[in-house]
Amino acid sequence: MSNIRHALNIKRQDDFAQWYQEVISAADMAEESGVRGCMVIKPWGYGIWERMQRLLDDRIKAAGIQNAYFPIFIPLKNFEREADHVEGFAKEMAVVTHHRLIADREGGLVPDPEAKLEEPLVVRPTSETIIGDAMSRWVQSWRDLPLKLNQWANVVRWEMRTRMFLRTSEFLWQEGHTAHANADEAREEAMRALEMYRAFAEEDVAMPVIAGEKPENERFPGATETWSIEAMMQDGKALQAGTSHYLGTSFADASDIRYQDAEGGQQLCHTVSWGMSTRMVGGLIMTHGDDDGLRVPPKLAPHQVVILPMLRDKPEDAALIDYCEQLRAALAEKWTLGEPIRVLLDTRPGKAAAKRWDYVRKGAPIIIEVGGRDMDNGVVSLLRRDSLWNSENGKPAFHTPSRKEAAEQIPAMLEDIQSSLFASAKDRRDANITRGITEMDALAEHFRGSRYPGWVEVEWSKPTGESLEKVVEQLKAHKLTFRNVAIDAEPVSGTCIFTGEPAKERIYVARAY
RNA sequence: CGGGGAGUGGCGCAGCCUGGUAGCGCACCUGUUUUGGGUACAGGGGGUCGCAGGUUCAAAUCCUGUCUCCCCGACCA
Repeated sequence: MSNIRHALNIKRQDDFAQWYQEVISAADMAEESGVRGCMVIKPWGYGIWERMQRLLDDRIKAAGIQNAYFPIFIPLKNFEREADHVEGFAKEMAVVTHHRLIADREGGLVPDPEAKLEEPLVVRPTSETIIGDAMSRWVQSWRDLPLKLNQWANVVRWEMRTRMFLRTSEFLWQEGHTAHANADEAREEAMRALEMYRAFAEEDVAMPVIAGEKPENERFPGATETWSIEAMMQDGKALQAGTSHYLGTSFADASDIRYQDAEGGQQLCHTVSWGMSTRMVGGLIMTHGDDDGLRVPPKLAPHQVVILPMLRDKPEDAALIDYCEQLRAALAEKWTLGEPIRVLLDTRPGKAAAKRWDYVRKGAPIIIEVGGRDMDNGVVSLLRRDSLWNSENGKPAFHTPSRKEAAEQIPAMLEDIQSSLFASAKDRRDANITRGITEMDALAEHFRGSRYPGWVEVEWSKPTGESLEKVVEQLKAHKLTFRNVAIDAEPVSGTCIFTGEPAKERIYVARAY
């Protein structure tokens, strides 16, 4: 409704890029650090990341993978071993060359020429090489396999163009690394990781994704095969939200990860790696955010329920706080979505209405305001962040269950918010995938003519090498990219939209982040 | 890294062309009045005008350099 006064000043449809930044600052998630491409993640944003870590880490552990930690610095030589890998990352590497500073003539500090490192260290952009180094020591026999490791860490890639959460020079992630006896087992592991990401994205982040294989030109540097989960943002662009790679034996060869098989022969391991990063937080924003700020799915919300007593700086406040505290305590004992409810009673001084809008912008799933009259009537005033407005009067849609009813209903309500956020994102995604385009001209026209083109699934002949490069160039002319080939895609029936040859598979084409 | 735009109290901006050492709205603090809901009145605090040089009697304003951010492009999770 046009008379709704939204909590943000910028609407998604007016300027999506600016809206994105506005959500980050209005929801108090992160801010600029003054260091190029690096951000300060504030408690609400970091709290969401911690929830992501927790839920994904549980899945990782359940899959029998062990956490470990490897150094942030990688010896340059170590990094040089895999040629494609080097070529892919060399141009965005931070390098450490000195270990000491000395005062210069102007009273500043400069690297001490005397303290130059004999061999420079690179700041890890990813850890295949250094973990491979460890694996080569840890794997001796076929009995040591499979070796399954994961680490939570920060990595640095010197990006040309950065955007908070989506692409920062330093970012936080998890990287899984496994070594296997043969290709089939390794591929299987890569697929397991992919499925783990799909489940995490859809069940925890409430973000529908397409799990599939990346075309050759989009592979991770050094990988034999790369899979991804791809999510559609509210502007119709695609976001790669997690990747899984079958690395063949190239890294094992480079790091000398070998094992002695049952027959006594030496074999190279087949390795796998997979990662999910703070970029997922950006995906969360662009999937669930609205014109009032962020909407956090209950599974990821640092606080799922926020209780705001309407304090008046008077003696009666004590009774009101007590009334609220009883609700808080009752909720804290209940479980939803497999965990105890996370509830915050916010008794800081300040107007409840002002605080309400803070939590609306932050996207707390349920906001409860309690005033003196609520207390007298034994009720509370409850807002669901996923259905904030009363469309008839353009005002916040307060529900007023009794305090007892609220405590009883909230666990199911949180489950409902979790699933309704997923459902609406999925409906939007499905409604914006176009199929049946068979001509390149029509494809170009589809993206040229529409303000919201979404994704197109086309049939193609999966060219490789130079012929693939030609196709990529064609797409680039329209700012389009290949996303992936869904693992559960329908069989093909026609000819390739790019080459005219018989089609081999269906691939998604979209603008992308 | 190329093209464009921008950096002035927490946020959003004006001032810069025509140099004379800062102003507005919101937020914040205090008081009053109120108060079932983002919206009262009055007073008040807070800014080396991104940073470094230069020109000048004098620089937020002019010049040079540099850092950071935003948009587009190339590159990438």
